[in-house]
Amino acid sequence: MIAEVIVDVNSQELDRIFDYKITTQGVSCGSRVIVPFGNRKIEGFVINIKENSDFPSDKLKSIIRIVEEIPALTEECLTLAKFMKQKYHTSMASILRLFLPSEMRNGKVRSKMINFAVLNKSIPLDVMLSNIRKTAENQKEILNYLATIEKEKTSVLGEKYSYSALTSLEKKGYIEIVSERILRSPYQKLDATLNKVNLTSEQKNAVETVLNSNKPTLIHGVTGSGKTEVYLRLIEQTIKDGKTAIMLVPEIALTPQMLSRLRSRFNDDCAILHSGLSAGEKFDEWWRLRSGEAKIAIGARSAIFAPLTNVGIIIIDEEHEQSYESETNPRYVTSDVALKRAELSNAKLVFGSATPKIESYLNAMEGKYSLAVLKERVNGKPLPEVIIADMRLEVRKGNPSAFSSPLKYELEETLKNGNQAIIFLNRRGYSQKVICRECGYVAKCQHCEVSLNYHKTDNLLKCHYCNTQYAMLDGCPECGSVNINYSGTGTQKVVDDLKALFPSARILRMDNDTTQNKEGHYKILKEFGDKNADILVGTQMIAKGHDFPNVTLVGILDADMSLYFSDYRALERTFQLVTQVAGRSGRAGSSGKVVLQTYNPQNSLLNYAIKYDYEGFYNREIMLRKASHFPPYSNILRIMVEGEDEGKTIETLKNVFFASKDVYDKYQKSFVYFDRMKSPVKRIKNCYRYQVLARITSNFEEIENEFYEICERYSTRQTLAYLEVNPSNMN
DNA sequence: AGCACGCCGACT
DNA sequence: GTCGGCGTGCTC
Repeated sequence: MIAEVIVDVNSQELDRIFDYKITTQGVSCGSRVIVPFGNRKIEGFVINIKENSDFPSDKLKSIIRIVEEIPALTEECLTLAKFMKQKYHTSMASILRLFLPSEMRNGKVRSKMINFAVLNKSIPLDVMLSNIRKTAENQKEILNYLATIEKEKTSVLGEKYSYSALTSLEKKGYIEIVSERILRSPYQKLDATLNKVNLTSEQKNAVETVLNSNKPTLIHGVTGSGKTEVYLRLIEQTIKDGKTAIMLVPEIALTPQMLSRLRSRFNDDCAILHSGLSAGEKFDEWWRLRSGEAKIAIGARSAIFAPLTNVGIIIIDEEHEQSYESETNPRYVTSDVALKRAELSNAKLVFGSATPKIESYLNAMEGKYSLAVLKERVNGKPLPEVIIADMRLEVRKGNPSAFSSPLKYELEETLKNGNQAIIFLNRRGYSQKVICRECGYVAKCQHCEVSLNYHKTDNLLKCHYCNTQYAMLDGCPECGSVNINYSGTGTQKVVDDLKALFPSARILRMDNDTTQNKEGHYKILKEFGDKNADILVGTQMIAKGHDFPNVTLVGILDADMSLYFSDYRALERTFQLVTQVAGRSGRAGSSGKVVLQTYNPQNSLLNYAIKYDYEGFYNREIMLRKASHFPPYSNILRIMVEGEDEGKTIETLKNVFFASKDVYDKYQKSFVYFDRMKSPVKRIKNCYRYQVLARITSNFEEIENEFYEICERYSTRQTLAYLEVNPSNMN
């Protein structure tokens, strides 16, 4: 027999099937195997088994051994992988890697085995006892003890009696030492079991909609409307029906509270796939799912690849989150994969959000998805009042600070009443730029074409693209002037300014810099939740998850910031952000307030946001997208060309451009835009970046495939060309 | 991707 | 004379 093997090496050139003879037992479809490859031995995946090979049989080599007894990949996984290969044109090896915890590759982690002693039941106990010398008390006691229980760890017996007694008993054949896989459990002890709450009629209706629908369902529920409870009911029902479930949440929402909530409802039935687990824990959780021991997989986007069979439901919570789109190598979109996986196993698919993606809502409007709406907050509290602060007025009044007078006033009130406030600013560091006032010099990164951000806390200049750190300037390196200006406020400066304004307030900061260590997020959120601080200043990451009952004020310092990005999704993102951040205020206690600072108070987007009018926003946005030929009424294709050598990169860009120009000529009517240029960030991590950008309204698949082929054809060892479809990051 | 093979410069 | 630079080619 012959096995078709994909070698676990991520390279365009090796992205094909290699045939190997099967001469060992246990090789089946989906098995991971060790194979001889050139003059080395590497891991591979068996993706098919056949009778004969077209490859000359004298050159065929044999599989050395299998890695695990049970095939790591199921039939369904392989089908899903083949679908992704087709759709995303990436190497099969890089796709298959998604299906296992990375730590499992190259034998880095194995099952943790523990030895147990078991009594040999074929010999009567009294026979054994009588055959043991009188003086060997330990051996007798071990036998007597084992007779009362099924098995015991050798480590326990060895400690209590003696290891030599154990070995002599084993030699006599009276006991057997067996190895068993034991699990490294990532769970802390369980919280008290949560009482099931009664569902509101809206929640009941949402559950019914999902169960009765043969299409995916979009649950559009305002913040605090109890979507999670709906998910839990759905999972419960699925398990009752003898099926399994996958629940995806944004990485940031995988908090201990969230997990204990699931654990208290489903106990050992659920397994957590989470980057915060240790390698061993991840491995064990994965195997619990693979072996059928656990039936519910919960995790960030990669949990869509959970090794489950018979999946009955897939839930994608906060479906609008950008983290559901992979930004590296296999650039998959989680919803694409989920749709396929749901189709393969005939599972229900649920998307949930307070601010659905425009594309998703359009699908619901067009009847491709069912729609369930949750309008009421479970606690009955109204959404917070939004106050718009006109920053142009502040400037005119001569207020140069980052805080408008309404925000200052509300902050004072909040602190006076002993409540908490959240201040949101989507920019970390102290200042965004360091500029010489004399000659205009701007400090830039040596490896990237971007200006450096000043971080006052460690008095360093940092590149936010490659993380290189530089010593702070003593003076301008160009003209020697010491007259240095900081422009663009970041979270660190906000904290400083707040300290000056409210000297007695306790302030916490949460951004990429303060959450570097493991569980950093959780620690800060817990600090704040425990009322050990009055004000929390942070970026994006404070916008989601977490209920802080004592927060009565949310300040959004610069609601315009993301409005001016050249990205077609900027408006949508801003709307989502404002809504999410505002949702942090007044969740349980007294109704809250939101102060939204803007230089564009008349902007219609903000007016929808302050009224929490998603439909209004959607109707306007979808009209704009249609009129201007942007997704979902077109697709944006971007071919990125990257390389360290600028000349060679431009050379490859030229090849790519002329080849795609032929495609453009062929399908001219489908294109609403086509050009080549430098990327907005011209260089990142020493790589020059050029691009071909196109927007097309028809013949999408044909053009996409031709573009993929162009990338493959013109990529070289020094210059990489790859295609992005509707990229969410246009740097 | 790795690793061997192979062909030219500069060095104990 | 040799050591080692990295261009080229191959892996069932």
